Amino acid sequence: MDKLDALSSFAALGQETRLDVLRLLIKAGEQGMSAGEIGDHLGIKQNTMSANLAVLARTNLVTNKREGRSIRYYANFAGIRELIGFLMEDCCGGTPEICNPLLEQLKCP
Amino acid sequence: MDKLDALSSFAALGQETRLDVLRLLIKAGEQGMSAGEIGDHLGIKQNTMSANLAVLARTNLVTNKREGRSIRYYANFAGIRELIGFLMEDCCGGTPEICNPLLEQLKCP
DNA sequence: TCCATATATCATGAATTATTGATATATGGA
DNA sequence: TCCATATATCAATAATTCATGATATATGGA
Repeated sequence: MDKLDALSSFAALGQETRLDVLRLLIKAGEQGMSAGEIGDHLGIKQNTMSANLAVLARTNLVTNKREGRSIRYYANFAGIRELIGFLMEDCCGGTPEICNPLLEQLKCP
Repeated sequence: MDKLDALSSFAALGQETRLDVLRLLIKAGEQGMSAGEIGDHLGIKQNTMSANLAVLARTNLVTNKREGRSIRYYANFAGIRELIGFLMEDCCGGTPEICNPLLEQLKCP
């Protein structure tokens, strides 16, 4: 995870459809969703969806895998962690007493 | 933190100068940095810096405070936490067994 | 009040990004 | 091989974003 990776990840998430897609994939968990299912769910035209999935797929936030005629997309939890870690990197170096409680509060109940 | 807040935060971080600024402010911690110091440190022209700081200041990721002739900027750790939380929200609902270890790994050593 | 410093705003042009209709490619099945 | 389905690519336009020179505003001090 270098700065360029982080930049393209953040830029990818700065667009509504793509943010929706990642959240959908996070919710879908390890079973993922096909490109078509994602597009249907969000009501996005086929070629627009394809272009936006391509942007996400160039980041480390999602992975995909062809399955017959479909392509299945998955949230890449390790990649998401790396992105958050990149953002917090300098925090640990400087003020871990602020950062660790911050992560503690994020935990699922 | 609604979706529009998250979108503008991610979009703000999808640009090199602004990502650099936030990381710098995270490193600077609670003492923050003035607009001029930030610009000097990153080698960015005054008006460009001002415009980019304005974009960041419209998000919940930084705060600022006038101090005499300068304006001092600070990382808003609570806002950063909310942004990460927004992204992970559906994860807790769906697959906390993936998400909690993810947050654990992020902790500062 | 006048000046210097710190930051913001305006107007413009360049660059990038987003959407879309049309079409192409890839896969599986008959 | 032919057809249907799933996704990708192309070309064009519209919309947005970016950086910048010039200028304006705000603050503090003499």
